[in-house]
Amino acid sequence: MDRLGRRFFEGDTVEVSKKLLGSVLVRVVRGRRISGRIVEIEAYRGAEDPASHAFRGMTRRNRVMFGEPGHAYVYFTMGMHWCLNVTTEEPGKAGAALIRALEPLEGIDFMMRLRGQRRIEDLTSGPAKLTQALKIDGKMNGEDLAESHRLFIERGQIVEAIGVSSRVGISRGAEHMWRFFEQGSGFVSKGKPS
DNA sequence: AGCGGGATAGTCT
DNA sequence: GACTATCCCGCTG
Repeated sequence: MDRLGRRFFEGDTVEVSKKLLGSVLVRVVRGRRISGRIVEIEAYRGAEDPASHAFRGMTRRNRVMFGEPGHAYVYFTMGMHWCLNVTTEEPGKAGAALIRALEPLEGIDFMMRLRGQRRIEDLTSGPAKLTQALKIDGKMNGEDLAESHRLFIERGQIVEAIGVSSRVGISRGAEHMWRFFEQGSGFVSKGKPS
């Protein structure tokens, strides 16, 4: 209930990323809800952000970053992993928020099976871990989170203490403090910021 | 607890 | 032909 609509995503990428902390990412598989609260996220802007996939303009891979806000941008990386972003900004302007970690809420047994892990802290504490746990891959690229019945975001519990750092695993654009996370959460990724 | 390396393939130069 | 918006395992101490 209380799903986030188009308006929520249509704004400055950094602001939308911060607002997204504490929201609940919901995946529905065969009628079952698999969900987690967003506890870590990063902002990737467009032409002015050298760390962004959209930095050098539109390509086949990054085109959904240039489209309507509130869509899933799912990309393949490191030869074996999928990462989930939510598109931001007005149509025509690139931007996306990379969801990096969740606090598991519903469907924990399902996540354990898909991940082959039994510690709750190991299920969704990283961008590629959470896509595996929620059964998200390239087929979900372009999914409209404002309309979809299998992937969407709901309003959640506010994050009181927001931590800020540079983004993980990038070289250019490292001066920007565009990673946001819940301080003290045991579900944040272990990756080191640059 | 922290570091180092290997797996593995799409994307862009 | 180089470069990843990563993860996991094995080693060290």
